[in-house]
Amino acid sequence: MKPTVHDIAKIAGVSLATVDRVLNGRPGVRAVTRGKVEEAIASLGYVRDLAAANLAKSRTYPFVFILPENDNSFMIGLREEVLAAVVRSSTERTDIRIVNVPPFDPRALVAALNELLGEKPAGVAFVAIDAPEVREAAGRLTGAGIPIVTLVSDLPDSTRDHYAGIDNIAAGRTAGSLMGRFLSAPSTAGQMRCVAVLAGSMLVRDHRERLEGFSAVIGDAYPDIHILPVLEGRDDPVLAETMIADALRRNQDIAGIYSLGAGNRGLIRAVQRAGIASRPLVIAHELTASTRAALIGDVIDAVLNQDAGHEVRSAIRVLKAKADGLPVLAAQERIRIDIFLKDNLP
Amino acid sequence: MKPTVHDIAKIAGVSLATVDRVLNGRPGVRAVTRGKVEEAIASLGYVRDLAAANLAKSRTYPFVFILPENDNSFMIGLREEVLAAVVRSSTERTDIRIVNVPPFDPRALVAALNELLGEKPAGVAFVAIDAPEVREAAGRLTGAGIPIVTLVSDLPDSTRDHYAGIDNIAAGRTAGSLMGRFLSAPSTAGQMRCVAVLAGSMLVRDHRERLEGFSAVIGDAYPDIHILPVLEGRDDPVLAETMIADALRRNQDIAGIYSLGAGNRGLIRAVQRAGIASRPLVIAHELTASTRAALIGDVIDAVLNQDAGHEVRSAIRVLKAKADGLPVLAAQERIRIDIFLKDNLP
DNA sequence: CTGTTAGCGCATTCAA
DNA sequence: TTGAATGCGCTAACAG
Repeated sequence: MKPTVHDIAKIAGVSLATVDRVLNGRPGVRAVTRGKVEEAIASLGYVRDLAAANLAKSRTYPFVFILPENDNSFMIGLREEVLAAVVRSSTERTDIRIVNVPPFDPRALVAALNELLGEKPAGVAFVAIDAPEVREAAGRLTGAGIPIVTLVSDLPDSTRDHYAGIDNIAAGRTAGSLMGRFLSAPSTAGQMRCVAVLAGSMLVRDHRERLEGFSAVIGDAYPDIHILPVLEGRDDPVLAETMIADALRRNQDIAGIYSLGAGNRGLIRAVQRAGIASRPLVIAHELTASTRAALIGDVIDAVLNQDAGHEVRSAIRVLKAKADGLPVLAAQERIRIDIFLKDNLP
Repeated sequence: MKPTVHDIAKIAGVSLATVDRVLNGRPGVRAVTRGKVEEAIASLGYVRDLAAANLAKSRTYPFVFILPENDNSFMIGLREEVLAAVVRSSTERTDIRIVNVPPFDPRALVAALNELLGEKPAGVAFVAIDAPEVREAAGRLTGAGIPIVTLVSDLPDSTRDHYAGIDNIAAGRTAGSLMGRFLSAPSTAGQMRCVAVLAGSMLVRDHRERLEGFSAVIGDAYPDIHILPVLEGRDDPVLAETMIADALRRNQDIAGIYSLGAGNRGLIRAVQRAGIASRPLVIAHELTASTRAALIGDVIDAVLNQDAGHEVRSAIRVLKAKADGLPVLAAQERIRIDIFLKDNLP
């Protein structure tokens, strides 16, 4: 039989209430009594039954997810995953609230974060924007004992407890390797090939990091590939379409396109309509309805993906663990860089 | 406030015990009373608190994992993950026991399965062998109301409740696509390239399926690639090494190797020692210490992987859900085909 | 400072 | 066929 608080109380010769006090680090216990209790706890190898404790406290975990009001498929999918978690709330003892903020707006994010300082939720998850004032706001929250995890986009050098997202530099490197190998040198060597890069904005950290990884690999391992100046499509399908269409028109020998942001609907349309003899090799991010269709329809060659469902579930598990001061299963919480070809689509 | 059994009892005008009886489908309740209670349950939208129920029952989930005594790295890793779950048992209310069986031995597996018929665990997970007698044994277990999930290797057309593993046909197709693209046609077209396939045994379903997927893609999309007769290395590093070494010696123009089973240590040694000007392209399965090193050391080009930790945790979650008659979160339980290049190594 | 007591939501004897 | 009472392991008033 697993030892219980009663066993501790018996062995230490104290009451349940006292045991509870030392277990939960509450004041009002003499050092000696505390010692006796702790000794009993150690000797018994006691581990508290979290379920029972939560039942007694009728505890729920009030969590807040701050999401940007972005209308690209990935963000919509992410939001849906959070909503799915809201549905599961009753069985998971969570109480999840979504706070919306305008996208790419550090001040709005900071305001939302500050707001929570008074509310004191059991944890906060948010899509970070890499700015000093956000870092400070995050610091205030953790300073107030509120666990925070960054979602999808990280906030390095901050006090965040955890990052639920992929390693974007590695993602960029992976894209670079795939691009390099798929474009493997024709025997007519010495000839440079051009690759276009479509990003949302170089102000966003994920995009910068992906480009960094991509460029590094291409530069190191595939010197015969030339990366054209980055096109910033602001994650907007319409803008992306015109930019890619323009690029393909101006530069007939574009051999590949790496789309490291959103707005892929536009990219796909542009490639389809370009009417080039051999279409360029396309690698994009995030598996959505349109990238999936493009993969199947041979318009995109590979899609790198982060599993939004995994990210949300992971964020919740981590926030719970942090709220309870429990350790986290690192392997379970690692967000993979999924590589999808048309052959291994889920 | 979430409705509780007390609320139901009050509204239905009966006692807690009666509510409990109808909630758990136990006999000894008149049809009319049962009706009243069910009405109250529905009207309140009651959902039982599993944690509280388990506390009251001091319930644990006795699960059995049947694992083959295989000494390849993957199986060793799988076993370690089960052991890690055993460690977590106390906090997860599980009580996991490992049963060992000799590998590739249907009769031993059947015997182990039959054994459990008397023990009546709350669930069984096992690495299936695709044989009629195993199917029958599985049928007896599910017939006795014991949930079962197959692990790593499936048992199609059986009564198993769930399969915690990858789609091996898709894995083979993915390998085929990567092979085809990485080996993309040199401009000196019309020239056939040869690819060797190293398997463990064609008697094992996973291996057959991987080969099937691989061959299908190569045949359809890369007609200039010729697949050499399959080498069966019995998942044995030593045997694998001599077979690959032989093949490379006999057939100087082997452009690629697909290793769809285990024993990759041998394969790696053979490739390293072959001393060929340009080494063949190598795609292997399962990320282990040796394949990881080979990936980093540019001896292997890509590794397809199934996450053993995920498989084990998923199996446990599913068994719990089935034991409680609860639904499963399909997206969470889907085991991915991970593709690792040296760039996205975890 | 410490102990007693009454629940949290549910399951389960034992009586009636 | 039904109900009252007790307890699972833990927490939290409220007394002392």
